[in-house]
Amino acid sequence: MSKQELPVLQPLASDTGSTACCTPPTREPLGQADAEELAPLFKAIADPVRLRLLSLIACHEGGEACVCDLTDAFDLTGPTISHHLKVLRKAGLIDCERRGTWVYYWINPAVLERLSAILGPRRGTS
Amino acid sequence: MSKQELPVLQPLASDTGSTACCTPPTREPLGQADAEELAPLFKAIADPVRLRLLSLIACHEGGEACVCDLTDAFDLTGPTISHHLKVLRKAGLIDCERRGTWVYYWINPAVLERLSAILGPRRGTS
DNA sequence: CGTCAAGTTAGATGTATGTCGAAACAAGAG
DNA sequence: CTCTTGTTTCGACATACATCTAACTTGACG
Repeated sequence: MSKQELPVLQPLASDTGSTACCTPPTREPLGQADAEELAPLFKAIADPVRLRLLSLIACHEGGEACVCDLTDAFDLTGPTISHHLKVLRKAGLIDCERRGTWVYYWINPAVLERLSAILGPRRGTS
Repeated sequence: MSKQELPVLQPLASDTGSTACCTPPTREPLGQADAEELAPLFKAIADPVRLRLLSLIACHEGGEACVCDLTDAFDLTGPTISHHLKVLRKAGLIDCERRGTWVYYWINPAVLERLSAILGPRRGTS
């Protein structure tokens, strides 16, 4: 795992006074290992269909939605929707459970919050 | 442009009581236009090299770094780094300016904060 | 001017990814 | 058991992307 969960993509507010090349870093930047672990997560949400899928699930009552809800919202075939859901699931962004006839999906808020924290300044650390 | 800047990917805390298919949404989910506008932004950061580039720039003193700093941090050729920087620049995530011999890059915090806000709960709206 | 160094752009290539239809596969309902 | 609903798998295809080499642009310095 990564040893830091800081907004390493947000600059620290500091004066702009450097005029020379190769100024030193003020914080430890994202390591290669961390970057290669994070990139697939962002890649999972870097798709219009998957963004909408996440949003549709999150905006549903109870925070979960069944696949029929999701499929109807797109002009895509069932298998394609299923593929995108699988991508999101493999990334850990969503989970699912079969309940009777239908399969329900819900958001994993922790993962999304982690990505959010890395991108921007967090006003609280849970 | 998008008319909402809410954490539409985070579920509202609510009871899980739905047992029927096709429950209604509790909020307006991300529209297709918004999703197609956001996806390229996430795609821009969905790469290990670009994530590290952003981090390297953000962590540098003064919030800016010159290309030589960045190139040295990778086992990639100059043109490849330049290509990734261009992707980030086209997405509006960074800006650059030539200052004498070197070109300096800095983060555009607003765009990153916007993405952060969409992914997770924001503790402040400014 | 002429030359050197720093970056960018252009072109080419191999790989990865999104999309899809058809078919196979669960899981309940009657 | 049989039918219905819905999901997953499997190839196949087109597109997009990361990366390289080579050539070009721009500014600094004699």
